[in-house]
Amino acid sequence: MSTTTLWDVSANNQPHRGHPARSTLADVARLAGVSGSTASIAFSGDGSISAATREKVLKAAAELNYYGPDPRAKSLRQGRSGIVGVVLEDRIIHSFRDPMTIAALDGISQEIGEGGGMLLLTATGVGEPSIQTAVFDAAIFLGCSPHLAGSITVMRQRNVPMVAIEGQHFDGVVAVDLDNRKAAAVMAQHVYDLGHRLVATVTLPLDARRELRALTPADLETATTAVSRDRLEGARAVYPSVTGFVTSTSSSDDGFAAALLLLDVAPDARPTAIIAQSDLIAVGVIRAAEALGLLVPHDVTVVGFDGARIEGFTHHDLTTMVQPATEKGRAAGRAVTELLAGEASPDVAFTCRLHVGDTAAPPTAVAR
Amino acid sequence: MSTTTLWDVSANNQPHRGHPARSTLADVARLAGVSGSTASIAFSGDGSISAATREKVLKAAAELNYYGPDPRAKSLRQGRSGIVGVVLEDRIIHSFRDPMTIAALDGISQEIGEGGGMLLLTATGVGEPSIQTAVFDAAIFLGCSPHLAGSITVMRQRNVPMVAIEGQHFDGVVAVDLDNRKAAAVMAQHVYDLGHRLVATVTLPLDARRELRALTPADLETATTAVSRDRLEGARAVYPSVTGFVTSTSSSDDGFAAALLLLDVAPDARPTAIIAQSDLIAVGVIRAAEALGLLVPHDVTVVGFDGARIEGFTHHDLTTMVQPATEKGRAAGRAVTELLAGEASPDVAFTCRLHVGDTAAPPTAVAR
DNA sequence: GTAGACATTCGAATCGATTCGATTCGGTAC
DNA sequence: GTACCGAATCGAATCGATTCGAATGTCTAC
Repeated sequence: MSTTTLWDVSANNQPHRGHPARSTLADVARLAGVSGSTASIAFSGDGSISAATREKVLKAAAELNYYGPDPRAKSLRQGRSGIVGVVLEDRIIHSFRDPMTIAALDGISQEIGEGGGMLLLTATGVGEPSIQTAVFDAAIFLGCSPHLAGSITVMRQRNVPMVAIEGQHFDGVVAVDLDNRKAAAVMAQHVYDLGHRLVATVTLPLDARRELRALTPADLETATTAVSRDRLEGARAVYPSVTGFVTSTSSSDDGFAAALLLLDVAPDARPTAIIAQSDLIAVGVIRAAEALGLLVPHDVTVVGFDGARIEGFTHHDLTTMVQPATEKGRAAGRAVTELLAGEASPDVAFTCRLHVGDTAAPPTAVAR
Repeated sequence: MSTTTLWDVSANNQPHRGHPARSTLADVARLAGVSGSTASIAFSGDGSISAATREKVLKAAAELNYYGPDPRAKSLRQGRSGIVGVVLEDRIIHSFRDPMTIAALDGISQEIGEGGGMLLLTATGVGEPSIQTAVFDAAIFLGCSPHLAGSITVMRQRNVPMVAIEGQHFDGVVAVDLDNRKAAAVMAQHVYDLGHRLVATVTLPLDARRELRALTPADLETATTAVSRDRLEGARAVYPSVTGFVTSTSSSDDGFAAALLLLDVAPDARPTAIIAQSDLIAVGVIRAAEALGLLVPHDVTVVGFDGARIEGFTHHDLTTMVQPATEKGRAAGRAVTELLAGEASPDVAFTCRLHVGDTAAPPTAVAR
């Protein structure tokens, strides 16, 4: 029935495979001549115990090569494993390549790790069933789509606290939000105010399809990825009919490819500004522009989103919306901590800040 | 006693906090009118059961909002949690910034994730105790130092299979190695063969200290990070007295800073080649050279290590030793899978390949 | 001398499932 | 009609600890 042969339990059934039989707390207690409860206290430290007894227990433990309670049993009894699940939308490698995800993960690990918690990474999609079999105390969804509805039901039933960073809002899931829509509108307005009228956009993936393709009007309807949809809506608030491309992932390669298609056209059809939905994409766009012999911002204005510090991109100061990415992660981590402590935790909303760099300028009057 | 108040269990003791009491498999069995064992089979699927009975159980489960067995209890009984611990040397954020670590993680997750396993990230250091309380079936050490000896003892006693990628060799820990020493020597020889006699190196961190500093002869003795030590030894095999700088982390910023110190000197004291221990560092070195008005490779040869594809570094083709980073991760993942299946798994050794790019050339005869 | 307070220690129940050996039962073969 | 077989189901033990209430022992106070 189960397709996951890798974790087949049968291999585990052999009583002992050459190794000396593992000793348990009960063995230790027996050797030390105390009850199991006392031995437990000797290790956990909560409950009163005389120094002599503890000594005796620890000595017995050393003798039996017993190094402390089995985490599995402990977690069953206590209902706590110290593990926080982080659910990523993408395949793990994609997430790792996105500086914003990394920053959020870092923020999470700062808060969680400090308290001795650990991070369990999971991705939705192929391995989705695993999320239901996972031993974790709380879950953080990182930019996840509605796919999750089922899993969320399960976790809710298990009383597993949940936090969603920039995802769809679900009942009983603490939201850590970013004002993507508004920020994208602010940025678009900035470009508009500079005088640009013919602009294009390069968006992040809008749904599960992972391929670079032209943005179609239908995309807004069918979009499942909240972040990209919101940013696109923000841009459309200023440029209602903006078109462009949808990337397969937030990368400068995709930005490069998209920009080649957008910019390698007759000068009077060429957009005077490109609004990229991420800094990584923006960098690719700039690189493509320069490869085509265009100057940024003289010939084309390029703006990004995120405020990522991009390794190796130093000759420009990108105009972008700076978001508090690490802070988002920390907020999620704190929320989890609070929820696990039995406290309520309010939703949090973060805002972006416009950073005016040197990649946006008024359009140059060409033959138009 | 325990300092980890965050995961305090007390908050969990409240019987039910507004939520309806969680139902268990026993409740389901009772409602369905079957025994617990039968109900278990209805979910797990191994064991024979009539379709009618299964149906009855699933219906009862639905009625009680029971969504499947509690992973904690399951893992206790089966002795398997489906979790593979990945132990990182550094703070998590540092690891995330290193493309080689990311690649290895990706490789691991490819192999592990495919079988339904999950990745639990931990770092040594502050949270070290946690490694002993962690619920995992196997552990992968990613470039870890001898700090771990204690933890390894514990895991060994628990029969937790272990794999170390490029770490110190421990008994009973499968090694996935890279020929760092030899590859570094090959690279140094390449530089030597080009005619360079005055060279400097910029190394990765050699021990727990995380600061940019001058490389001293004592460093080789006290080095605890195997990778950096091996690469340094490789370079010394060709240039026995090579000096230079030790970075705080693999980053182009540190490479930049180190290179400024190395290159901003009188031309006849300036090294004609710089051997960087990572591509990230090499990129920083090249950037610094160019900032000083030096041409690469005309004025200074720069070589790296790793074969990382660096975002935004396109105007040069770095001469470097290419390592199969993702493949290392996959090998580790496979090893874990085999070990968990009860099979033996041999050590694996990977080799690097010299990639000759355009950043290394014979030295130009200056006034020397 | 005895009651009460306090610190230790113990026994047994519990966490929530899985699993193994035994049992039941309908059906087939002779 | 009896013997036997396989499929379905059940009961009870088990995984390895934690925890709570009860029992024991010690010391102080009056």
